[in-house]
Amino acid sequence: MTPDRPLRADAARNRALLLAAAADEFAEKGLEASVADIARRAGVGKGTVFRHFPTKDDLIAAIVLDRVEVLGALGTHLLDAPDPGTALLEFLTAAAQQRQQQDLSFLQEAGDSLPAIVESRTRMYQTIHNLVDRARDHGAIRDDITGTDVILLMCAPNYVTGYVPDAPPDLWRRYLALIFDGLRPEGAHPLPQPPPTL
Amino acid sequence: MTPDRPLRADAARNRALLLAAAADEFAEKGLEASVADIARRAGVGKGTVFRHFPTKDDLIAAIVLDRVEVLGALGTHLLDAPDPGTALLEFLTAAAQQRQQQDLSFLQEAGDSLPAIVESRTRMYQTIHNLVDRARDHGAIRDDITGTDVILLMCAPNYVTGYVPDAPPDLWRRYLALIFDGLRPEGAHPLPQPPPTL
DNA sequence: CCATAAGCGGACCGCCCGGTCAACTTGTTA
DNA sequence: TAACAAGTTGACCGGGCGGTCCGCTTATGG
Repeated sequence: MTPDRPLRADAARNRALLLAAAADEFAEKGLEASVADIARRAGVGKGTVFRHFPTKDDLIAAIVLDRVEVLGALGTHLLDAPDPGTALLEFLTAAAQQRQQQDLSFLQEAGDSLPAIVESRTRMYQTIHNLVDRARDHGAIRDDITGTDVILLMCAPNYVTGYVPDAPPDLWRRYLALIFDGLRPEGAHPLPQPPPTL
Repeated sequence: MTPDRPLRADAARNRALLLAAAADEFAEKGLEASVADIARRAGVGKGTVFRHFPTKDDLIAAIVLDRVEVLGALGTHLLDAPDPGTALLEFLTAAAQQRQQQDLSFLQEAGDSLPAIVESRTRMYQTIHNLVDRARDHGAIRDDITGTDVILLMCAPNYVTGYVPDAPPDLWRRYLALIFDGLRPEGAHPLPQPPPTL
């Protein structure tokens, strides 16, 4: 599989150009950004796009894979931080920051078929579970919260600020803090539903 | 404006059929549900759709208006409830329930041009502000939370459960409870950003 | 019950999209 | 530097979309 002879120099450059242009274009126009526009933005012909990525979905998958890997690496690194509570908060902060700079959340579901993505994402999810377990053991968050809970809530701060036109760029911090307060042991009320699994 | 001669009986029936079919179709397929499919589902010709709603956006606007009105009426009613804290929670529960039954959140931005919608929505937002003020005065939620905060957080429970495949239908209640715990006075930490305005 | 206008339907239009392809250009390697 | 494979390009294709239009049907009021 993937004999992977190295790309020609110009081809490699074009591929990188394309990935960046596509990310920008998707961030600006959403899922319906057209392949033609992406090609124009990257300064290449439309045919070149399809040479590198057989379908539009493949292009999306490549972008998603990049981002998941970055986040996963950060999470792994934070597993060694001294304070488990702040480590978790830092991870959530970084995730929100990544999304604030470029909101590509609507691309997530695209890569569910590509094994490389589900694998990388699974690894990242496992890391989050570890971060959460550490924080819980340390008493930084309440007992009835699971890693899955945190995975789900992770994206909420950016989501809610999306409804504010011309929101200050750091507004998501307000809602991350608010939600994180809900995760703390103090003042916790019993939850009406069991946690889900992914 | 709108001389509004009453609709012929069959036309009124078709209009209602169309609205229901469109809501179902959008809920199933998202924004890109086609007008042709909506017409088929309602059992009418495509031309009939455009007779009632000059553009697809007008159709969307009509749906959105309906839902906003329903929610606004409920909020107004809850202003008279005895306990302000549970009144607010009940409102949030109802909003989440509406969205759980049929997620049409992606249609929201469509009606921003239609004055009737922004007016109705503004009224509903004002009601939420009143509900929140009452709850805050009563000590049910922390001092640094505004009505706008609640408006933004309102949709988060459904949003986060959207990431769970085959989620139990009441899972949103878990996250509503969790977020609501973050709004409570107990264990509140200072928030890093001022509240936004809409 | 009939005349009439309100309502209906679906073929049709132009547009834009994702994807293909064959002619052309260019990096690579011996 | 020559020869070839790798890469590029944009015209082109089929299809689906929102929206139009006009001949037909039908509810309605006198």
